[in-house]
Parts: sequence; structure tokens; C-alpha cells
Amino acid sequence: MLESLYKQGIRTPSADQIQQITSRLKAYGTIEGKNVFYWFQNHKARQRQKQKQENLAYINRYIHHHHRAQPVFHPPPCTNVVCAGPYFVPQADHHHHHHLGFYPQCPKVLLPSGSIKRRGRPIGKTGKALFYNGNAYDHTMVPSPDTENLNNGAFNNGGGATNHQETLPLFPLHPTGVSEETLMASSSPTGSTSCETTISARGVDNHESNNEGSGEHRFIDFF
Amino acid sequence: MLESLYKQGIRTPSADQIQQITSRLKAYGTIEGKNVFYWFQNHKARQRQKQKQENLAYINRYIHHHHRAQPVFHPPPCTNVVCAGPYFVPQADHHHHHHLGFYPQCPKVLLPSGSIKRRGRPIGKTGKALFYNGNAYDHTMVPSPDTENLNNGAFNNGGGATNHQETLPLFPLHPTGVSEETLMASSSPTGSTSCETTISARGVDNHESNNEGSGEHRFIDFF
DNA sequence: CCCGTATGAATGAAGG
DNA sequence: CCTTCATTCATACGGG
Repeated sequence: MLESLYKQGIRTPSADQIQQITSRLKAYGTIEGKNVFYWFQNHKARQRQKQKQENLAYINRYIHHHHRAQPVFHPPPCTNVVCAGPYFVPQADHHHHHHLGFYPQCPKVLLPSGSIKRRGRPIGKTGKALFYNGNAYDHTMVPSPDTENLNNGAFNNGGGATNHQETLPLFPLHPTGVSEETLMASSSPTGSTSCETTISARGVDNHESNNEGSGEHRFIDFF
Repeated sequence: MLESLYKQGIRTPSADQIQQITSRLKAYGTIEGKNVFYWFQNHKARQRQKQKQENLAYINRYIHHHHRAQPVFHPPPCTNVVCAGPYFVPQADHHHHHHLGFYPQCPKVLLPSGSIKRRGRPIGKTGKALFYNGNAYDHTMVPSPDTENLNNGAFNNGGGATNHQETLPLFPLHPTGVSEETLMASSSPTGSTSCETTISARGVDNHESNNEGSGEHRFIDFF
């Protein structure tokens, strides 16, 4: 149910929307507004993350494979959600009782060309650098394509599609000296006309951070 | 391998770190960043949880048996870091000093989780007024426990009952819904002094509402 | 076989 | 919004 609403474009319901949703949901059990609220928050965030990851994975793969070139690439299947012209949204469905107006909350999709910028947000603001973080991602990332903004990336899956074999045993610990960060992916914008990824960013990484600014070039090191 | 990193102090790897780790691990099989991420999350959590129980058990023992005795040591096996006598917080320092790239990401020893003000403490009153600015109401509104009324207009439900049942599944994902209790507290892989402490109190417990009324040893959640 | 433990995954909830 | 936590679910595994 919440999902359907979400699909309809609701991302950050307003107080009243929350209320209505909540009351509808009460039919099924105890629930409070905050639950709904949280749900949307989390869902949105996770969804975003997921796709972020995917994009990233996608581009990685992309680079890898055809590393070079052709302009063509059809954006991945855009499995679901948010694919809508920025302007008209699925909302439709007017004939309905309850006014729960769903407005299109602006599903944005971005292709690998990452053009879209952030929300109307004037970038730097809040006095705080808006370079968002660069770290720690939460869970929920599963392969699936789509895109949004990709500032920093975290996981990548390499598996290329298909099976994510459940994780393996996470292995035998190796004594590895590890530590040395040997690589770090930094990416630079892909020069190619589309697909750029502005990842990089980071910079902040707060404490910790692996020095080593220079690392990188794992497979992707795109140019 | 992950373990070693963990031991090195990594608890919540940054995106980059995850990336690196992941790629290293890829050598052994299919693995994605999220797996690494999950691993750390889980590991940390479980570690923490384990420790908590140990402390708890320890103090129980302490109280029960006697009161004054000397601080018997042999704190539980303390499988790895973090072992600290529950009593004196070993932690002298507490600033975030992790930097230095590679290793110590936080030498800190975690206490039972609550050290400073961690979560878990719902505290009764959250007098956060709720007002939503322009857009939404952002969280900050928690239904005040008592003092119903005062609905500010955001959440709160109007249903009368509201027995807090914690959130329900928010859509039937799977049937459950029942409360299941499992208390396996048994810890001690070590097998030594088995002193189980059936923690829990679950069932209804949950955070919030410290109605301690009948007190009894409700273990302190100390720290 | 069933049971209990270990662990990956997912998600609700807060704090900031 | 972003992070981090706590909990819970679902399994895989190893013994009795």
C-alpha cells in the first residue's frame, strides 16, 4: 500500500497526507503517523541508495566491458519507479474519493548522463559544505539500474547482473597486512559525452579517511 | 579477513573502504559491496550485543551473589577487543581521533552501548514541539506519550485504541505478526560458568515507558 | 529429523 | 537527508 503510494509519486508526504495514509492503514493494525513518516523516509532513502549503487555498478561494468566506446548505451531497464517524465507524473487518477492529492513529487531519473542536479537546492548552502558525505552507506543496494545522482559510490557489484549468489562464507581470514589502502576509486568524470559520474567529491570523509589521496585505479579508473 | 579489519578498528567502513575491501574479496568469489557493508553492520551489532549481555550477566551475578565482593574478574571471554570490565570504564579518552588512514578507526572500547547517550533511551519526554516549516514536518514530533491531546496536527492518530503494538508489518509481507519470543540468551561459547540470565522482559517491554514500578532488579542499563 | 546457533539481509526508528 | 542502531527474518550448518 505504501508502496503503491510511493509509486504514485509520493515521496515525502505532507502532514496531512501522512495523516490520511495513517488512518487508512489503521485498518490493518496499530500504526501511527510517525510510522508512515519513517516509512517514507526510509523507503525513499533506500531506494535512492539502491539505485545509486546500481548506477555505479552499471557504469563500472560499462567501462569495463566496453571500455571505450560507443556512444550508445541504452540506459538500463529502468525497472521501476520513478521513471516518468519530469513533468507529468503518474498521478492521474482523479476520480477518487479522498483527496489525497498526490502530487508528483518529481521523480527524477537520470540517465547515465547524470545531468540533473540536485533538487532545486542551491548547492552550497547551509553553510555546510554540501558535498555530501562520502561514506558509509547503508544497506540496500541491489543491482538494478537507474540513476540519480551519483556522487560517491560505495558498493559495486560486479556480478554483473544476475545472481547474487548470496554471500559466500565471507572467508577465511587472511592475515593480510591489508591496511594499506591500495586503491581507491576516484573517478573523474568520464569524459565521454554522457556518463559522467561526478563521483569524486568525497574530500570530506571525516576523520578516518584514508589518506592516500592518490590511490585508485582499480578497474575503473576511468580516465 | 574482514575480521582482521574489524580488529584493526574498522567498524563502519566508508564507502571507499568498502569498495576496496570488496574488490579484494572479489578474488574469492562473488561479492558485492553491500555484503561487506552488511557484514560490518552485523558484526558490529552482534559484537555489541554480545557484550551487552555479558555485562549484564556479569552484573547480575554480581548482585546476586554478593554484593560486595571483589570485582571478580574473568570477565567473560571477551572474545576480542572491547573487553572491559563493566565497571570502570576503561575508556579514558573519547574524542574522535581516528584519522590516520589506515588503522585505528576508533580504538574505543565500546561499552554496553549506552555510554553516553546513545539511543535506546527513549526518555520519556520529548518536548519537541512540532511545527512544520514550509514543507513538511520533519520528524521531531513524537507523539507525546501521555498528554494526548495537544495534537499538533501532524501525526497522532485519532483511533482510540492505540495500543502500541510497535509497528506492524506495514503491509503483509509475511504472515507473522505474532509475537514470538525466543530468548536464547545463552552466551558463553566458553561454557564456563553458565549463568544464564534470561534477559528479556520482552513481550512488551520495549523502549519507552519506564514504568518501573515494581521494580525488582531491572537491570540497569547502565552507563 | 528437529533444534539451536551463526550470519546475511532487511527494515523500523532515531539523532543530528 | 544522512548515519547509525536495534530488531527481526530467513537460512545454512552441525549435532544430538
